[in-house]
Amino acid sequence: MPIEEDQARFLKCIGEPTRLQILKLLAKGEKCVGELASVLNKEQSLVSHHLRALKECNIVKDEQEAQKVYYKLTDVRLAELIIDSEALMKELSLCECREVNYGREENKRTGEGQICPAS
Amino acid sequence: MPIEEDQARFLKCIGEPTRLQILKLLAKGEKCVGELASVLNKEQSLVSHHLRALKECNIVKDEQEAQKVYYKLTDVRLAELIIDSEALMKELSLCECREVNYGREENKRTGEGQICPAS
DNA sequence: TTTATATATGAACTATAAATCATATAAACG
DNA sequence: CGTTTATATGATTTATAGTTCATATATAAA
Repeated sequence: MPIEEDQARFLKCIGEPTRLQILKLLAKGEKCVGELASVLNKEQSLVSHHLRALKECNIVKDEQEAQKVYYKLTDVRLAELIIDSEALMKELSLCECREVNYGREENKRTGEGQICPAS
Repeated sequence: MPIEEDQARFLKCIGEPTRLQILKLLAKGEKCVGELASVLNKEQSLVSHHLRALKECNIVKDEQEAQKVYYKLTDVRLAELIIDSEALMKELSLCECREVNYGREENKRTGEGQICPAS
């Protein structure tokens, strides 16, 4: 079962609350680690770890600029997948399941990485 | 972060190799526990546990018929989501990521639950 | 070249989830 | 009824993943 393992790793990587939050922020445009940590009110270290996980799955890519490192989605369709899955989940009441056992603000730059309109 | 938690739970539930295999089989049509276990060559108990996890997330639903219990997807779009995510993963080479730290055969019955054509 | 700022990393701890095993339940059949 | 067949369940073990903390690296600025 080679394909399912890879696919599962991919879906599992997206399927974590903090990483989903990061991805939704990045869907609005690229952001640096500090911004993400600040917006999410989480430790820089934690955000960095999650970004590494996302990067190792090729879900995000990074670009260093001075001391800062900017992250963005590798593909627009990743944002679409996230949006679609959220819509489907809501419609199917999947949100009621039980435990089993969106540009960079201060500096819009080139607008690169912008996928979803800033709300 | 209420929404991301639910969404993550949903995606995480799909993002497990054996459950993905089960879902792909169910996308071809409903099946009972024994069939799934046999086709996947996994213990009945394990398959049952995974089916429960999927059921608790409203991803599959079950229907008892005599001693057997048949499972099927709750919605066609779940199959589409799985197919789409697989296509995206392949295209983006997401399958190369590293670890971070489809109808019932012997008895087609009503054809209900049939989503993908039997290959 | 010292200091401040931004990010990454690794180890230790904790939490969660998967697999396994034994057994319970439940329907059908002799 | 006792037995077979099909599935579910619970407890235990084992594996994986998330969090935290301390610290390393690296760029920029004083």
